[in-house]
Amino acid sequence: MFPGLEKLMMPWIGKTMKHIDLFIATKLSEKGISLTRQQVILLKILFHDGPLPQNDLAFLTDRDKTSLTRLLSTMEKKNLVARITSPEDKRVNMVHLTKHGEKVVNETMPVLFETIMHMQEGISQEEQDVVINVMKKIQNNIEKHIDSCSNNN
Amino acid sequence: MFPGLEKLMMPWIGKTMKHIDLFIATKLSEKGISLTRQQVILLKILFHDGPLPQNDLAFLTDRDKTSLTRLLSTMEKKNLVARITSPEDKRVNMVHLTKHGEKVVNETMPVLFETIMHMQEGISQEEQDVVINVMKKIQNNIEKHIDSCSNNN
DNA sequence: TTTATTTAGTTGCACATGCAACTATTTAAT
DNA sequence: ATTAAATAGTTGCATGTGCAACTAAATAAA
Repeated sequence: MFPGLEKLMMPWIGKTMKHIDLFIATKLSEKGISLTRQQVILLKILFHDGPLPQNDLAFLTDRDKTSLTRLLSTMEKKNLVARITSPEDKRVNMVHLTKHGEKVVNETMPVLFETIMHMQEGISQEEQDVVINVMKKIQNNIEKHIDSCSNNN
Repeated sequence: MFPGLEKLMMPWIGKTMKHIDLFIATKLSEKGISLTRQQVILLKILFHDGPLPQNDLAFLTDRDKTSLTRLLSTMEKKNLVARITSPEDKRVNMVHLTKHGEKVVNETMPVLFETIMHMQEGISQEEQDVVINVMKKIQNNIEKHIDSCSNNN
């Protein structure tokens, strides 16, 4: 009746992403680090690009501001980051990496890269480039379609 | 200090997957269908392979049994599926597609495939094959590593 | 200057996910 | 036959995600 979804990319991408998230969390946990992939990415951005408003963090991590609010809340509980209201604009929260957060980043990154290397074993640079390229194309197609729809309404 | 995550596949895959989920939910919603990608996959399996135990569904969709329990609960609320205790083994719930569930599958699949085609525009079969292949490799690497670790402990 | 609008962030609601611990049932072991 | 172990599902708890509606603050418009 319906053609198979099995031959399509999407199911594979979805499944793989779930495994990646779990694998990263597990490998970090083995080293006594309790972080998710999402938290690691945020920590890394803060480490490199200093204190940033939540808005910018949401944009940089391609996340709804709502998600970012809650992601930050869990990280604040763990004392990884701190929200400091900007004096210039009291609406803005500048997000800082705490001392503890910095320490955790330094512990985390080597483990993260080791983990990523494990996952990439036997995958050539050409293959990786194709994957990245296809991902970009999919995102472009989605954006294009959303734009054309909103123009018609 | 740390090499960039930007040149890696993972961030792209994660971001894209999020967009795919949202896009599918949105396109279905435009046609008055309120389903997530995860629910669609489950419906399709039930449509093709008839009533199945929750355990089998969890395996087929590569999901923890916990997730499946809750996924089913939301779908049962919408009257898409029904749990029927197996007479042979009272521990087992056979999951059935309801009449309404069948109707929804038939409405959903054309929209889903149209949506998938939109997302795949300009992506060659070779590129898709590479993506699927890389996903499989990543999963294999992860499994391999998990196995080798549990052997060492 | 007072009002209207925009912007940053939070909260309620709904959904998805996994681990650990639990119940109920079935099967294996003694 | 009674006990022990395995199995199917559910629930508590923690995490991540987005939309709509909200508060508070800053800026634009009247």
